[in-house]
Amino acid sequence: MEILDSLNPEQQEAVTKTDGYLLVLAGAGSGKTRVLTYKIAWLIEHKKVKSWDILAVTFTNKAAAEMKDRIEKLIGEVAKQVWMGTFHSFCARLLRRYGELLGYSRNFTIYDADDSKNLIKKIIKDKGLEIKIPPKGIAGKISKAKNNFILPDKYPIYDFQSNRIKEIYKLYQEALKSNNAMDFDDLLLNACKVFQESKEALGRFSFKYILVDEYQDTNKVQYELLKLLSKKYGNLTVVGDEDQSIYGFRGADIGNILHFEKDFPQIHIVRLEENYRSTQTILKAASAVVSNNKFRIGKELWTNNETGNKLSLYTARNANEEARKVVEVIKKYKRPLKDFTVLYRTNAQSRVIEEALRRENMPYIIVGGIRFYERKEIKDILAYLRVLMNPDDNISLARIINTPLRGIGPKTRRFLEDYAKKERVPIYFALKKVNKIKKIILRKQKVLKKFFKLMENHRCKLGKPAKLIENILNETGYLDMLREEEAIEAESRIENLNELIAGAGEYETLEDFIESVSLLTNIDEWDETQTRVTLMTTHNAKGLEFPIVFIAGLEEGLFPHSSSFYDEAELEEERRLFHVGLTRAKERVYLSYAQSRRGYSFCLPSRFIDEIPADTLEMSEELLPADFIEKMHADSHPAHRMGGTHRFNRR
DNA sequence: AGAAAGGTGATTTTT
DNA sequence: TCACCTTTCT
Repeated sequence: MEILDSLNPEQQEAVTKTDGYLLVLAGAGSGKTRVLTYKIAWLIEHKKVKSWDILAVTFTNKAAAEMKDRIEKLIGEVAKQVWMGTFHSFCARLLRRYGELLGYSRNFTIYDADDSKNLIKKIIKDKGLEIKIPPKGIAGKISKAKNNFILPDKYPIYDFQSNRIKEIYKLYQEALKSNNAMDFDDLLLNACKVFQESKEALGRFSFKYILVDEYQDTNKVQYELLKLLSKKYGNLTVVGDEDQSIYGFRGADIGNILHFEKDFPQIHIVRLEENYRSTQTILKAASAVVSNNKFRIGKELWTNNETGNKLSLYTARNANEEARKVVEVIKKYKRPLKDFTVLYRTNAQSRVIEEALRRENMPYIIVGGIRFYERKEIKDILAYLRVLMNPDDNISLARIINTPLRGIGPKTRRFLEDYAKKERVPIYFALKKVNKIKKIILRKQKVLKKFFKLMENHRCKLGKPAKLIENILNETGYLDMLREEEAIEAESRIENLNELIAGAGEYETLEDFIESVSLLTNIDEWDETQTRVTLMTTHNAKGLEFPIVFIAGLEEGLFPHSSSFYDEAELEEERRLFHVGLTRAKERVYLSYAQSRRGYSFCLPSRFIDEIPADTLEMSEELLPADFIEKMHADSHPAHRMGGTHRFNRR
């Protein structure tokens, strides 16, 4: 069969072993995407499986689209009917259909982190609760609980704080429901609930063959979903690499891959250990680093690629100098800019690098950070759309009721809310009854009525999303508001809105548009045909490859991040993250750290640098004299971001 | 009562 | 750099 010809024996085994439970341990650059695409092609072409009987779950929408594309090239149009997407998009589709079983209507809104935060804030304020943890932190704790299948009633209480969180968690879930909204975690959790409660739903979504990419980053709920979905036919292929598990903070459970053998009967395991991406040197360095981890299955990656150059390490005096050095090296190469990526641990680091690139007129693109759809003006307009689709969505309504300014301040809103609560209607419908709310003066009533009428006009006849956005921008005065602003940023906001309209043009219905916008991932917006230097966090780089990779900010406390110092498991995750960074590179790796950064001086180089074998690493020419470094270490007060891990072991 | 202006503190990673 | 809070102005 020609499909198999271009695959190595292990890859062939992973492709042709179609029945039963299969775990493919695929090291970085070992061609796992290739295996998945070919496997789906093999199923359809050779095993005559109907394409709609196959479900493939990927980590990003982009990965799904690409895979679909590649399968189509292999076997043609039939590939179009394979169910492909992220866990979240799959669950959303299921819940549009079966959410009613849980008391949701099909037009429910998907809340992002910002919406969740606002909702929690509102709950705390309304109830006058006292709690020291900021809303974002509470959202994090609730999310963690959800990812571990802990419902509000089961939330453990061990002190005053946790008791409060439990209370807020409960109220939060109730509020979500009355807003007809789900957060990201609910999508997974509720999908599970649907399957547990409805045989019909489970039957309809039990695929004959299920394939999962990036399995090491699944959480308990996703794991449970897979168990439910694969039960009927028992054909499940998961592909993953425990050394690339980097999403523990959002509930990803590395145990899912470490214990896969125990949990699924008669499991078959295939290891892909040949790396097709990197040089021998890069691979050696990366393997040595990650071998310091205890929580791993362990594998030996090897490659037939050439030895290649050593990794370089550059010591900068500060973040600016580090950024300048990065740009200088890129310039020296005289290669297409798309060959380069600069990786960092935190989004905040991008700024200095951006500035340095801009100074040299070098075009760049940032993946992640403040995302397009998270910008204020975009979220405002989306809030209009969401209220039109789902009038129960009070959080979105709160966003727009006085944007642009209509003179509806906190007081008036309070009255509206009180009425809505008393009459048990959504706030949106309280707008219809403003004349019944005596507390609101006549002049304000008029304004509210006007706003309501405007919304209702659109709600009755929802046209195509692009046109709808245009109308809203004009009729609400949002565009005028921006035009009147003197600030330069108003102009870029208008540009962004035009971009939004252009983006919406690709969708026929408002539902489709909102859904895909809500479930977009960072990397989905990245276009690899672009011609610029790519800047992103190491997290976002997963699954990508570049000829030349820079990893900046390799300081103790930053990478590894100080928050991981006290927890061995978290420290190992940082190490895996670094390993992911290294293995993105095909040809060359440049590492750097700064001795001082945003108010911190005497930063120590990352311990991960020490873990790179000496014969694969060289110091960049501008290294400071050794005695200077020694003195610096002796003088330093490591307490600031060292978390007590005193280390003076530099050569 | 609502808007604008001014000051302050905090910044891990993300579906 | 930005989001959030307080103070001051209309």
